[in-house]
Amino acid sequence: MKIGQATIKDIARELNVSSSTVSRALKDYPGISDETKRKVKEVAEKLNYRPNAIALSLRKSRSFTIGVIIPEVVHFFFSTVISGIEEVAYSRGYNVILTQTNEKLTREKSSIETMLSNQIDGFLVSYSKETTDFEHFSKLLDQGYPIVFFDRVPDIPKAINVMVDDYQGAYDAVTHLIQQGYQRIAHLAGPRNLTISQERERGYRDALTNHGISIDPKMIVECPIGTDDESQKITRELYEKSSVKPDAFFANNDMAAVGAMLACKALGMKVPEEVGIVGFSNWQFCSMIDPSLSSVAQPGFNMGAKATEILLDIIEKKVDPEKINLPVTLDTELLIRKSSVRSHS
Amino acid sequence: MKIGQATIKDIARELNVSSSTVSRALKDYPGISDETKRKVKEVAEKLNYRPNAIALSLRKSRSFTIGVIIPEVVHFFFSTVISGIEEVAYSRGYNVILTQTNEKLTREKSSIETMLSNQIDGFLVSYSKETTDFEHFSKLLDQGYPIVFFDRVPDIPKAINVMVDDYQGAYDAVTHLIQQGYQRIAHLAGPRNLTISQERERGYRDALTNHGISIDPKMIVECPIGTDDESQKITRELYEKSSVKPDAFFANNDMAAVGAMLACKALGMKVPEEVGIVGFSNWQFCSMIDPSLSSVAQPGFNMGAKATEILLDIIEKKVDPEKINLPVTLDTELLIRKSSVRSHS
DNA sequence: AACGTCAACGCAATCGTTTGCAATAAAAAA
DNA sequence: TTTTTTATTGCAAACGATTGCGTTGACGTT
Repeated sequence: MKIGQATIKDIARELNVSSSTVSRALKDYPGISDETKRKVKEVAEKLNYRPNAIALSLRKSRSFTIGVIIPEVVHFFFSTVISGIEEVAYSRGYNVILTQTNEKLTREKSSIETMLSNQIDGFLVSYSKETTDFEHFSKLLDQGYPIVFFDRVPDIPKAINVMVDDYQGAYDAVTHLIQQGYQRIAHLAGPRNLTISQERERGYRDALTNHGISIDPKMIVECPIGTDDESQKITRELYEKSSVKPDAFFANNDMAAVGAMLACKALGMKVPEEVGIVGFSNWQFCSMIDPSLSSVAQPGFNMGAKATEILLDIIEKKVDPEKINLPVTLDTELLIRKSSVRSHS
Repeated sequence: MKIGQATIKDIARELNVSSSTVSRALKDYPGISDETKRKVKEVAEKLNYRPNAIALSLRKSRSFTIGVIIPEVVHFFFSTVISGIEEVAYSRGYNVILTQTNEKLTREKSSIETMLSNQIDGFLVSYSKETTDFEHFSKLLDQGYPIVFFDRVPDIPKAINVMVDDYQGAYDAVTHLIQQGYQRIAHLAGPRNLTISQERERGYRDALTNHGISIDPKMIVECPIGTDDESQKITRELYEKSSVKPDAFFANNDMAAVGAMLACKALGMKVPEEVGIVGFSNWQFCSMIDPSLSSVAQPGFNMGAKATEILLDIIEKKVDPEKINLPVTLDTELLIRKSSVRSHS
């Protein structure tokens, strides 16, 4: 058996025709006799011919591949987004090449470099926590490279951003807590440099204000890392060292929420009777823990799908990037479970 | 600004030399004067030259890209594996192109096709639940394509398999339950066509037998889907319709374990006092649920990393595929949490 | 008989890079 | 001065596919 794939030339040789004829026959071009087409296709089948996508890419300066740059694969939300990306890309005939930055800026940059070398047709990016300067992205945008940002989006010209309505999600969550009768609602905030953290905090603040509750800065604590261990510690300290005694938590993410829940339980407080908790992201485990955790669901799959659709539309020039309504926001959904529902007594 | 990347020809034109000279200068070939090298590199820098990986791939018939085929991205274990794959691939200068099969055989096959078209250097595969015939893989192996299977591995000639020691992991888990004094240990088994399910069941059986406990077929129930809903239903039925009254569960995976736990709680039984539970995979939520779930940890990251290393070694001909000790097994680790530890009364 | 028409196909350039084999010139050896 | 060596560089083919244009021969038309 011959090693290496059969090429158009192999078919041509076998039939004593030129490779141009074979190429055209395979694509059902007019000007090729039906007889020849039949024979070509027959031999192609026999030799198990598969077009060489690399050669095609070179010829067309198009690779039918999009590059995805995300902070971490092992993250429920991001893996959901990837799933959405992969789904749409696959159905439209594109490949997905993936790199994770591990939240490192240098890696973000070098990934972009290799992807550019690989003649990527476009980028799908959620930038790293270290990224505060977006020069490396604006340069690409200026050169006309299609980029769609999702979830973590920059505030730079020409950027196309797809994100969830973090503000509304947070607002809904906090409003729900207020309606359940919780009064002293603390916020476990996320890293301050991320827009999503800022938006969620803004939703928290507005919900309180609009319901006539004043904002206590001591009730807002940052959880930069985002692990449950961290927020456990922070929650404990809040009760032990501070004068504030929250009766509810709205957390920037589910991990932090779980940490708060564990800490409260350890301190002998009952959830949801004494302390209400709402998280953000709706990770899988939300429904599995006890009490089940209320959370703001982010449509990760849809976000990946939507971002990919926009990107491919731009790549294929089906839409004018200038004419897209920006930013594209997707609705969140507040999933109310046990951790935030007081039995009406 | 010129659209499109600068090529070697652009550099050549600028300096009035041939493209061969530029190519050699950039690679520090001998036989090029230092003066020329300097100038070439200078212009390359100025034009922001980036080698065209596609052209290189065509020339060398090597794409420096590996294809990963997995059932689902949104799966803690698999996303961990991907992370390991990506890490090693990146550090060795390879790209990762990713597709998920969504457990569909047709999609598995078509993914292979597109990857072959893209001149992938090698495959990393965990096959779908629908896959029972491995002809499409053996054909590739016969043609000399490098493939490394992980987690879900086939029993076919020439296959290189990387997996966790499922047997030992299951054996350890069940032994632990026995030592905790549980007597009637049920097994929530996985899909029968997967080797991993078979191995885990074998570990379960041997652990019982070796500790003098006879095996009751009614204690072994299959959970083909693997959701917590499914196993909740199955668990309930086990208590209600069957004569067996398990006092412990060893589940094929964590989702099933959680289902069993929820069902038991709903039936008013105390975990771990009355029912002990051990899962498999050590998903993130294990430590977050109440009671925390004991589980057999699979080294997902290591598995991805190891599989990738082997694959790249084969691709780069650093090792002879025939000479690898097979199968490559990675040790599991039993993480004992609250769900399986009886307070010694 | 001379010309035009048209179907069917081949030639050769192209995409960007690498590389074996000349080719050229200058420097060294005879 | 002539020949040989050496240092630099260029030519051109190759990787696989596409495509504008030219070629060929069989027809039909006047």
